[in-house]
Amino acid sequence: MSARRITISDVALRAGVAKATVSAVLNGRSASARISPATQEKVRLAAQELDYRPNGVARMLATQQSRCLGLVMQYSDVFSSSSGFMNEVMRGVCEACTELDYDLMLHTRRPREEAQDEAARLADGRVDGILALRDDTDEAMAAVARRGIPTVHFFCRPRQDDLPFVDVDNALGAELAVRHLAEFGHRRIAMITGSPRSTSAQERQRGFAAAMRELGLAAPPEMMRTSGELFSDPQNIVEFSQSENGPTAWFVWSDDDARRLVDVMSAAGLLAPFDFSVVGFDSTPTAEMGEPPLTSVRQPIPAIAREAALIADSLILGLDDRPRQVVFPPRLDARASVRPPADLKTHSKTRPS
Amino acid sequence: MSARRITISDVALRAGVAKATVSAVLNGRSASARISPATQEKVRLAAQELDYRPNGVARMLATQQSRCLGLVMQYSDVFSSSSGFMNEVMRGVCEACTELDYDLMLHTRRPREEAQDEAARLADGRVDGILALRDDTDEAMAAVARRGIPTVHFFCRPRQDDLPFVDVDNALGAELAVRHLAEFGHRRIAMITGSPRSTSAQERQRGFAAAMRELGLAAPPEMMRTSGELFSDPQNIVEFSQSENGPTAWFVWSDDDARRLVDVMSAAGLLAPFDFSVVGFDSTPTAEMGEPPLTSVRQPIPAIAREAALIADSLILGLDDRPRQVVFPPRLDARASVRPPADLKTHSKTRPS
DNA sequence: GAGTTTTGCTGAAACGGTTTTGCAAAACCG
DNA sequence: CGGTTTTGCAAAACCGTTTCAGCAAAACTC
Repeated sequence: MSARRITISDVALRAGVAKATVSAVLNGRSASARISPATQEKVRLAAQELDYRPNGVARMLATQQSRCLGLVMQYSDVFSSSSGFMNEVMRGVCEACTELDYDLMLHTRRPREEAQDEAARLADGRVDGILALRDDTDEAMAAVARRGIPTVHFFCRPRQDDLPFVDVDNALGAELAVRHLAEFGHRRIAMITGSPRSTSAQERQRGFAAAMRELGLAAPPEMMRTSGELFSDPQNIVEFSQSENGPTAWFVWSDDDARRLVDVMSAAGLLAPFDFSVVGFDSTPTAEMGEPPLTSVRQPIPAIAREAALIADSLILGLDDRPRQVVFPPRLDARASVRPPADLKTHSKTRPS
Repeated sequence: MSARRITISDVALRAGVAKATVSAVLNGRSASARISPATQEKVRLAAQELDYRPNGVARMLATQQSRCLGLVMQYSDVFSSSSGFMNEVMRGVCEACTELDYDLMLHTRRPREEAQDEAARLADGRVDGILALRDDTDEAMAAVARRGIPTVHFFCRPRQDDLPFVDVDNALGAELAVRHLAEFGHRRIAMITGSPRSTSAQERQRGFAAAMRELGLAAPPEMMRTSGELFSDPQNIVEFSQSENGPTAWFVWSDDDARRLVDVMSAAGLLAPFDFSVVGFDSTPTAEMGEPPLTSVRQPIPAIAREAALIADSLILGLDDRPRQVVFPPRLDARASVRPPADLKTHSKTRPS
């Protein structure tokens, strides 16, 4: 059907010059390669007449670079949540790629794929660098690193402490949340945390525990639950919340989970912020939507993503122009989901019927 | 720093065989190429000892395929909206890619980039097929099509009527919205539509006009405004809404815009659904969040994205196993943003103070 | 046991670019 | 005008795979 693709040889033939000459002219190296204006014109004309477009793959092979960044995500279902987190991540990454003139390639671990195989797919020359959005450096990323592909983790502080990464100060974020709740008079605060494998979750736990300690508040283990555990049996949450020394406030892993908490409690007749307070994490635009607007620890998602891309670019170029590890400060966005605690049995007067 | 990459030649050398043999063994063609078990073992051992991973770019060049799909988006700011639309799109596309074993490459028009150049970047061999999320087929896509790259438009019905596409029945969607509002007694219904260039917007306008006509309702031109025009001056909306024959209900381009409408009106003291009704479009999870939960025309975004990927795959394989043009039916998700009209001056009794 | 077929592999030619080297011819030098 | 330098381009090597054609040796055939 469609004719054979036009190659550089066709152009060379038509212009009556060598391939090298065509390459030099079309890539703006005519000066250093000393091509006469007349020849340049011949080449350009031939290229235009044939509507020649260089084959990107061949060029990648020859130049050993792709001007493409790989975005590696934990699972293929990262977009299943509608919390807006990934939306912001994509925004930051895409903007940075446009700015730095990279294309972007998405990667997810295939179902039942070996880490080694995934690493092979990643490090096979199709991307110059990798932005890793993983809970932690796993086998695959380690294998990739061994192959020397510039890799920047973001939203994750790798355990191996010399790897480039960009993240928010998770511990401080947790501390902000706890102090905010404590200022409102809460003393029994529960934390719903993320995957135990996530270093970010671990840091937030550390920050949470530290803040509680400093404030002289008790933080027994049962006050710290993982999101997965808790939401697998929603009734559990309600019972826990209404138990003897149940929490009056919650610090939750994400806005998404915070919203789920609100929903679950609401189904049991418990209304935020009147019957319990809640602080989320991320503070994407979706935090403001819904009832109540969520008080949330804000992390500058697009900025983090952008910084990660900048570091990757710097690594690829072999520059030494910027720090390889960046931690952004979080901020508390106070909205309407936190109030002073009230006895769960006697509702606050301002509570709507 | 890191040693030279291991190539197939290294493996061949170590195993004492030819490159062709290594290639055959490692790609499971040992049967057809008749490689003896002993030789196979030698090759595998050598490959493992050297931790050999084939170079994907070289393979792409040799096989003339990439097992990669390109996702082409209108602008680089597609992720700036938090409506959840792109989130759902990405979900559908990613799942389909995982299912079909493609990688995914993101493309956006660079600022000030010529359509021709963008097309060149797209059609340079790095992707086997293209999923186009554009308002309409533009210069760039036309140029790409000319080069014979399998391309499927989605969320867009191209003007040129033989191009593959997947979309929702936009006209029907508009009709559903109008009929729903009419059932509640609304007679003056305004439409906030999308970009004039968008074929989807045009179809919805057509469906809107047709439905109004069938119901014997007037749909003068001033009742149809574009989102851009209207939100550039929010005061405009409020005045229009309160004017003599202003609308009692709105059918809006997206949930995102619907939410903005609610916000703008709310700032002027007008509360949905009491002072006006509104029907959005998309009905992503974010439609349920916020006050009031939005009645919205649902389009099955992940399914549309998946279908587009399936068609692209079919085109790439040169199969003839499925229709090239698919239109999904929309559905109306009735929520709380529609009520019977009330005179704007005397508020409904059930309206909260 | 000569002729045919099958087996098991090798060598070389793609794929489509970039980059390095080399070499005439032209220009410059004194 | 002989020697050096510069100019302008061509030829070839290279990037790392796949694939096709070919070719000995082994195995069958009668």
